[in-house]
Amino acid sequence: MEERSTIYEVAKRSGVSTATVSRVMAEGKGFSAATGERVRATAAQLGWVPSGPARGLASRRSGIVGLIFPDLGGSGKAEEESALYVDQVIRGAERAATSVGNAVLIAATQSGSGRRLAFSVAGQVDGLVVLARSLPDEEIAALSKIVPVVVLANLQTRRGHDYVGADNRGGSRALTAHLIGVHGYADLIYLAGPEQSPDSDERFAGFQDTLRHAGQRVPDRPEGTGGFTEAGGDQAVRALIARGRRPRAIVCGNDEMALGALTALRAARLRVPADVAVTGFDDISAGRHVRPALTTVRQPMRDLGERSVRLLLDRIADAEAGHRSVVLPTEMIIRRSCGCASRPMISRGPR
Amino acid sequence: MEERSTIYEVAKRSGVSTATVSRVMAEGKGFSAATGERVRATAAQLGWVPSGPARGLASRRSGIVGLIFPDLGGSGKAEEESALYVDQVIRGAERAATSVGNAVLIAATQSGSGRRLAFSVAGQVDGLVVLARSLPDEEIAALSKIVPVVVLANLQTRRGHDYVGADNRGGSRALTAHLIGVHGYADLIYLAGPEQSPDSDERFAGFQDTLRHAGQRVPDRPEGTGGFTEAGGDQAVRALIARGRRPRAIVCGNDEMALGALTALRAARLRVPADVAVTGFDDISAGRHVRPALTTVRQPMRDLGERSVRLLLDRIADAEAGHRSVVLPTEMIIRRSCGCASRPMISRGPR
DNA sequence: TTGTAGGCGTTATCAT
DNA sequence: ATGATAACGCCTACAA
Repeated sequence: MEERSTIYEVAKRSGVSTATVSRVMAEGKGFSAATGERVRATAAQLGWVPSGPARGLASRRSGIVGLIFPDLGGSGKAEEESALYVDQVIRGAERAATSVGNAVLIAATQSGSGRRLAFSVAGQVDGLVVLARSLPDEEIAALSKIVPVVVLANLQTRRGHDYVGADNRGGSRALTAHLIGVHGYADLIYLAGPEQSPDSDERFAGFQDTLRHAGQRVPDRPEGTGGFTEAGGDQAVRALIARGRRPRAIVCGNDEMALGALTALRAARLRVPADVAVTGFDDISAGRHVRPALTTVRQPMRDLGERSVRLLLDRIADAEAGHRSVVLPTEMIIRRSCGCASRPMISRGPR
Repeated sequence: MEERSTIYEVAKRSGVSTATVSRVMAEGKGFSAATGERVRATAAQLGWVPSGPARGLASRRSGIVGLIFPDLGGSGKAEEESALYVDQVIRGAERAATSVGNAVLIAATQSGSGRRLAFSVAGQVDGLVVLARSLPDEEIAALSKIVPVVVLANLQTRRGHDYVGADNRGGSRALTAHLIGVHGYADLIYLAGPEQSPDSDERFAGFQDTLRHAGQRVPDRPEGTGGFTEAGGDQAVRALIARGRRPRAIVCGNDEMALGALTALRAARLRVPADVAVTGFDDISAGRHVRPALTTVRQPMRDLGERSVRLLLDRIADAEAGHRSVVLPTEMIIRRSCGCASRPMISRGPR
């Protein structure tokens, strides 16, 4: 790595002006095939690529979109799993961006220092996708004064922004309806995720919807909390059992907690689904391998990432357009833990 | 989002020069506390953040490191799992970068268009971490003429570059030794991953090492191939059985293939580990939940990401230093699928 | 199809 | 502790 060469050098050696080099590198039109070839050749020979910063400065467009997500927990096992969701979103975002020649800058907000990070990122990108729970609403509002912002999976922050999310409520509704309608269960309980999780809240709302519709007693709060982790689900269910509670079905806010629930129930010598049915949410791969296999709801995590970037790109292209909301459907995946005995089935959620 | 304001505006409103504003935003020294406060306030009020591109241009440092990884497969289930590895690396890289105020730009090379992508990314970052299988060696060489490059998990491309990888060979060696030494198995086979996978090759080499050392017959090629996917492992083992082959133990190149192998063996009414032992590699979460639980080797994927970014940052800071190699240890995780009956145990790999 | 030249918003150097 | 002012490397009208 010598001193990095510049467009001037490439221009000189190619016997053209910098403008022409610029045109060639932009892959636009406005130059003869021969010229293009020649320029590309000397560029390759010199090992030159246009400087992103210089380009960005001159064109007011960096070609980079940012993705901000919460850094769940510190390190260790637990995190690795509950992070699955975010990873898929990242991949989706990457794909959507790359397909149109953009790149993705990722940043996890550690609790606390999130603000600084977010604003430093804001200066480098053309727009931002902000995942739920990564920043408080005020900060998101402040950010959106600086760059275009798409809010992802955070229904509550939806208004005044472009929004992309999954139909958590509908999926939860369908799942609960299956438990009640097909299996005839009564006495279901919902096991919630972390405090401020919009996803968990929505799923609980769907749960309530269906109970109400079925004429069952509707709890106004979840009966337990497992922080979206396997250990949390385990503990919550143990606690439940310890205080003599033994519901017919446990609707877990996500799959990890459901796995934990399975463990706790086994430890208590309760059989699933014969004594207690269990369901999850997300469809992580472990749910397919555990016994009984987990009935759950799948949300299109990768699509969420893709759609949010696309929406963002649209927004960048047209700052004046009205705000848009995209809600992606979820699908119920029936396996054994709900009480079904047949082979796996898939059914689309409502909407 | 009005017209984005500039440093000039902030300077004027704060009654200072742009130089001072710059100093304040760089969080350096050289200004009074009062001035700093005042500048920060007007910046916040104006909703101004320094332009990344302008900054990068002036300082020749974007504060962004790039991570290039292969885009395994198209879409669909299979990919989601084998991608786990990459996701962890991404998280590790993100963490290491963020902790020192840098950001991470990610880019997946689709087969073919990889070159263009990589070079466009190269222009925007201070350095690049290149994962195995994302680019052919020549391109990596070319890239490294443009920006500092750290090669990740690709032993073969190691020379002439900074390198970070895991001790796959040692882990595989330890695992195979366990199978032979503790369980006394003979007639082991190795199930390989994708063609050009350095990881799979290294693991096979470790497998060979131990067989040789134990005086068993040493195959010069893996006896099957499963492309690192669950379906691939399933098929490979079915094929094996179909042609009358029934080894005592199947050492799989990764966990996904091991899961597939389990399925195939069950379908053939062979019991694991009684009839055939099975091992994996990576320690994905599904391996803990499947029955029998998977004996495997864990490689510190997140650490790989962290270390490679740190190495890269060092390299950026000192372009002249000699090349460094970092090999991270792996650890064997003993569960049931190898034939052990006791509770899970962990043992460090060699080195 | 190609060239000329001003400007993009910072940082860094040199003064003060 | 603060200012003035060249770079920084490219893009993009505007011309030719």
